[in-house]
Amino acid sequence: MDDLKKSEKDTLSGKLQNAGLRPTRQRLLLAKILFDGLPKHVTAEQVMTAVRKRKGHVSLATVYNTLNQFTQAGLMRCVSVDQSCAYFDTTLEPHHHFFDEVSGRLWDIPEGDLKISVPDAPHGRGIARVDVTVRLNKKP
Amino acid sequence: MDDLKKSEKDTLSGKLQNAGLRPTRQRLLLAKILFDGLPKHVTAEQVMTAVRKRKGHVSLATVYNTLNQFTQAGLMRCVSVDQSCAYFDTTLEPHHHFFDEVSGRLWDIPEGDLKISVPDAPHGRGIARVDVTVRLNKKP
DNA sequence: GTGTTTGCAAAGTGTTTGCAATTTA
DNA sequence: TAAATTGCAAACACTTTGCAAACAC
Repeated sequence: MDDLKKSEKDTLSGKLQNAGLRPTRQRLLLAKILFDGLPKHVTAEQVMTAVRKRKGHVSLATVYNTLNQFTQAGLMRCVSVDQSCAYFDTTLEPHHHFFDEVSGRLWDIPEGDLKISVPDAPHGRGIARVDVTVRLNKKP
Repeated sequence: MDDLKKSEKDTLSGKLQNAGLRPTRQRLLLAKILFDGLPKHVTAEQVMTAVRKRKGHVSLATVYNTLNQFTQAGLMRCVSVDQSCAYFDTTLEPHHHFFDEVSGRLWDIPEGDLKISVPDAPHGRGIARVDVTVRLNKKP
């Protein structure tokens, strides 16, 4: 828990300040776009588009910097899906991975060490595959 | 220009031919490096390093092309871990994703629709988080 | 005021591509 | 010989950075 006043917690300004970020015009606009209560998955370019739609202006570099700052501050997180695949894996059988955030190393989780049951694919779609990555950091 | 043992060459040759790929010098060398029976997770640059270590030569562009061809041919697969995170996600609570390979869209899997149990972190490491991506394609 | 943040353009990264030369079947 | 493959360098998309001007406190 924290000992901040309600108003501080409830405004975007307060949210930024809580995170140690000055509530600048740009950050407030981005926060308004991002934290409207609905879950979002956005790319930097999509954020730019949203900014333009509101007739605002934030430079692309600032969008990138701000998204990274928000992420670092724990206000959001990031998901890597594909783009150009960073790691090529010689094992074909379905299997999952440990990823060591410290060393950048990736290795297999032994078969049977992980159990998962996934929902059905939406209508008209099939499951291509299921990727599980257990991300490791230094022991807390 | 033959630095591969005959038996290896024949096996790898066949593997490439089965996949509809001509067994060229470059592909054979890369196949030898990649398919030695041990599971591997490599980046293009690591493959380049392995090539140099064997005093071979394959251009970087060919390494990329070949890795993509091998992947496309089903000889290997690729795993995306991070790099610069492509999607920023405003939801902080642990949750997982559907990723539609057709549209490139990403959305949340409703809480409770997915069950997973993961192994303990290796000694000295903690679990930072678990990422599950259910990748969708066109219905088969 | 003082330290922080922004915007711009330039630099950087990792990957793909166009095309002539080479190699394979 | 015809078609596939390679290497190079240039193009590429996306992201980060350096620094002067603008801003928040």
